[in-house]
Amino acid sequence: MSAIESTPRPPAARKDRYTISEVSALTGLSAHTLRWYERIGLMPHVDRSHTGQRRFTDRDLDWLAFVGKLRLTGMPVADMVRYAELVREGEHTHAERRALLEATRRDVLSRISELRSALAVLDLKIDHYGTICGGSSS
Amino acid sequence: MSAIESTPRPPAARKDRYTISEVSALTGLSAHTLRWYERIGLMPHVDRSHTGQRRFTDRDLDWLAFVGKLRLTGMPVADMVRYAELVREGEHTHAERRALLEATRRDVLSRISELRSALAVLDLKIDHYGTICGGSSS
DNA sequence: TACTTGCTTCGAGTGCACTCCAACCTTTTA
DNA sequence: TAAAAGGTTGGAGTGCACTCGAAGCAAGTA
Repeated sequence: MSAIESTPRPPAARKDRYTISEVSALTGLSAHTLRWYERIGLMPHVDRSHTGQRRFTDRDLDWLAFVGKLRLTGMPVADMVRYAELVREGEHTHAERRALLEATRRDVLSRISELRSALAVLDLKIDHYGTICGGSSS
Repeated sequence: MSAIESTPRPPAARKDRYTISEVSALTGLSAHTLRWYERIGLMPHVDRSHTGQRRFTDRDLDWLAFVGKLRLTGMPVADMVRYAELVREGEHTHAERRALLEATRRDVLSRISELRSALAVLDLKIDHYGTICGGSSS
């Protein structure tokens, strides 16, 4: 249930073999969602124990933290999957990865300015309720 | 009348009797969506012509512009409907309306800071691709 | 008159991002 | 040994915000 981690776990806490419920607790994502991420190709291949259970690594956790950031940007899951594919394909995809990230960056910037303009309207309205306290239009 | 709209139509263009397709063109919302807004109670009662067709007023357009701003904030439609109900119920709901708007304001502020923190990670990553151009982890 | 455009209604369909279910297996605790 | 806790799978279900389709009526144009 904790928020998606942005700061790296301290080295002492790194143990490199996490069950799905541990990862769920660390990331705030449900076990269902973690399995779903793997199914749709948003996770690199996850290790398994001798009984077939998932064993996530610190690397997986880092990836998940980054994916969490992408998710916060509002990037569609399909685009995140595309990015993950590019990572799997190797170094020759750097240019495309960078382009994807830059497009996302532009989206974030424009979303921020949308929010700011909405905020200005909200403030005006709140101010109106605070001072005039009359009028029925909206 | 409320002055809240993002792009005020010039006074000369105000004619106070708009068909649904005119409103659709002016707001960018589809006719389907406009009817849906009315059905779910997100619009105040809309006038009808003698043949039963909707005739929107400038007031309606102002309301729609405001709703558009609320939508940009990411406010759920159910909350917007609640706000619309409060407006219909009259002046004694000012305090609750204000509270709703203030809660939305807080959400917007925290969304903006989420976006900013995601942006910082994005910038770091883009920088990484720009300078190091190596490494396979993410 | 025939056609086109635009309106009405209700209800069903879409796309996204999960979210949950059912049936089953393995490991740990009492 | 029995029960509880936690894991596996594929596929179905959910909630949101639209989005569209079908059938039908009314006004305007060739």
